[in-house]
Amino acid sequence: MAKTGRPRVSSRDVLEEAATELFLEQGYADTSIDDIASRAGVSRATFFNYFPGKVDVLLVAVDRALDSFERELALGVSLADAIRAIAQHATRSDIPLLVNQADTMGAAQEVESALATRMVRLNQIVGLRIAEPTWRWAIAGAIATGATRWAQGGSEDASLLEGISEQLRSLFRGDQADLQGIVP
Amino acid sequence: MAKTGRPRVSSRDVLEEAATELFLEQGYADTSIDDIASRAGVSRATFFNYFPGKVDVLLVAVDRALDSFERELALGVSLADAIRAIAQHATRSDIPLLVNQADTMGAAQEVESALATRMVRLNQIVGLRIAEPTWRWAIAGAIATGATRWAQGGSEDASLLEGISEQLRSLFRGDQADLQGIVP
DNA sequence: ATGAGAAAATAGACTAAGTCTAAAAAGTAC
DNA sequence: GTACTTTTTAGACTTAGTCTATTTTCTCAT
Repeated sequence: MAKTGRPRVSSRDVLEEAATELFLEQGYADTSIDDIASRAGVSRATFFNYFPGKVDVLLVAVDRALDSFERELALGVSLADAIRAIAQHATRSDIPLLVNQADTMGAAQEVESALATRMVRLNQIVGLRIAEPTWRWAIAGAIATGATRWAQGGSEDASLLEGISEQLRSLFRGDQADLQGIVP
Repeated sequence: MAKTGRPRVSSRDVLEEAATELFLEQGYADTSIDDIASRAGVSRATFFNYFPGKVDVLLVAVDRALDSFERELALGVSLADAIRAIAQHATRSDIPLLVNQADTMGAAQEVESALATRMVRLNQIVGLRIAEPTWRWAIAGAIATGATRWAQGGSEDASLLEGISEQLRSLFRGDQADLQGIVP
């Protein structure tokens, strides 16, 4: 990108890989940023040049998807098309560490909190198209649920797009009949 | 509670009050736990006897409501009745600092993140009654939206219960017509 | 009263996250 | 070689949060 200046000696990928290894070896909590940086052969300060914090290393794929989702919607793409775009772009190999082994790493607490902020962000992004706040949450929930199931499901054949669509369709079926009684 | 042992010299309330004052005076980020403890006339260690962290001071009311909501549902109360219970128990004076002045305090970032984890917890609690994950988010969103509007609204006449009910009803009206096109 | 026990407060050390500033390193353009 | 640009780095600093051990202050039983 930059044609002048000192060339990058490291990259997000190197740091991400080093961090992932260490998280699996020692657990998330027992891995310090110093550990990650030194395994990546880089100084601690450099880590912060690439990631705002430790937990964000685990969420690069999620953040990329959210960024791209927001960009599409800001460009005027319809909600359905924006969902199609991120679903087609998502690779299964992006996700597995986070979803499959977050608890293996003993990262339940921190990662859950970080994921919560992403859920809220997803909700805000959906708000670019859906004005009604309650429907906003419903649709954000459908997307998140579909994506989570897709990521967790070992079956390769189920597509992410289909997973999300299925959740969305369940919002528009007669399921509501069961729920009428909950309005106080 | 304890009939023996050293009596408490402090309380959550004292710490909460001291923290609130300081947050308003200096902003959230510029207030350290040391500051809070010393204004409350108590040691830093004592602060951690009462609160797990700085941000939790702002969320006592929210956490109390969530605890009580979860307790009701665990006891077998219906969703509608549990909502009624927390809505009747909630006092407007519990909330205002957080919702009205969080940005005044420059706490946008941290508080938003903390609120995100509460939203996820609310979703989990709703899951005690609602199996379908997408509907779970929808209902949690309705509750959160209703509560937020109630807390922000200056009008005293609008009840919390009515605010939540209104959001829930909007889930079951014909609004879906506009949304059918979003399923990809 | 007095000593035993229980709960709360505290002192203080410790690890690690995240911020910040200034300087060194390593390239390109000319 | 000099100027300029960008990345990397060193390292100091503040604060959060954890942990252990100690001290305070109460109640109760004898």
